[in-house]
Amino acid sequence: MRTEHCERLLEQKGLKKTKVRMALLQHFMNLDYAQSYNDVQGALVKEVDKSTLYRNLTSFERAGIIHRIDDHSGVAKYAFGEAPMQGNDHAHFVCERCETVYCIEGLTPLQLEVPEGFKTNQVQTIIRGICADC
Amino acid sequence: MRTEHCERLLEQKGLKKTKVRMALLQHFMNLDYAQSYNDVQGALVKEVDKSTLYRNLTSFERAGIIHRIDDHSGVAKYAFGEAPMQGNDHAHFVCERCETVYCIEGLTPLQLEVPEGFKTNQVQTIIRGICADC
DNA sequence: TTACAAATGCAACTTAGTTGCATTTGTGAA
DNA sequence: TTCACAAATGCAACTAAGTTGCATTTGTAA
Repeated sequence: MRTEHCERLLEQKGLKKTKVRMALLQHFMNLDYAQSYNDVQGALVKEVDKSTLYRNLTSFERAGIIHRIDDHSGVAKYAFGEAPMQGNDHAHFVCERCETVYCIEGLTPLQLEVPEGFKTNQVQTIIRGICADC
Repeated sequence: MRTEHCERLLEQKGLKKTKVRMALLQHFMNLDYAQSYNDVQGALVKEVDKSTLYRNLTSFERAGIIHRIDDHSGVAKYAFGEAPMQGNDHAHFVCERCETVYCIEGLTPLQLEVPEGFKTNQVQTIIRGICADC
């Protein structure tokens, strides 16, 4: 079922069904927190080439399967699901103890005042603190 | 006057008064937007060594003279003044046209709900949009 | 004015990510 | 089924940001 779900998703997004992509997709679907290149590489059964993996992360991101998160750690992380956008209330929570990055949904929209002449398109929020597991 | 101001600030923070630091400090004091390593290097009259510049950016940051901003561009930027902290309402505005990063002060504190068991320590906000100059 | 810690400059290194190119693989049509 | 072609993969080489070790220089306080 899970495998078929992945296949359908790839097809639907116009991406070829390859071994790497299937493994990658299954990996992301099983997690509710964000993963760096290294996390993903380490989790895959078979080592996959660096450029291939990076290229697939980018393809998945463009297809809206995963979204990139910058948690200020210096390395990009990715999590399953569409990117937070205007009107899409979504923030990221970074645990200061275990470094895990979670997507937080359903926040009340932010009301931020910006100076005269500035126009807000999007608000990105990173919350730092301690997660439920720590 | 400006020079004396810089000298006083360095002394007050327990940092030796060197040519590089004076130039760096004057540069930051004259700007109301953030600067990357490359921006700073390009603005200095005399090229200064990479490691020296990075080390000084770090010292200034530790001393609270400047603060580091991650605008998700992949390179760290620094702006004059203390870092935003808990209770210090301060966000960063990134212009999507000119890429300039501004510090926005005096925002109303954010009320964010996090899931059960999560504890918020700090909220970092990046606002994307179009700045007054664009 | 000198002594010492701290700052600088240089070179070498690290880490994340990218690019060009040859080879392989998936898919759709014959 | 197999063929054909685009797209995906793997490899190697590269880039860019930032760091580190170490020898030399400089600022400061005695």
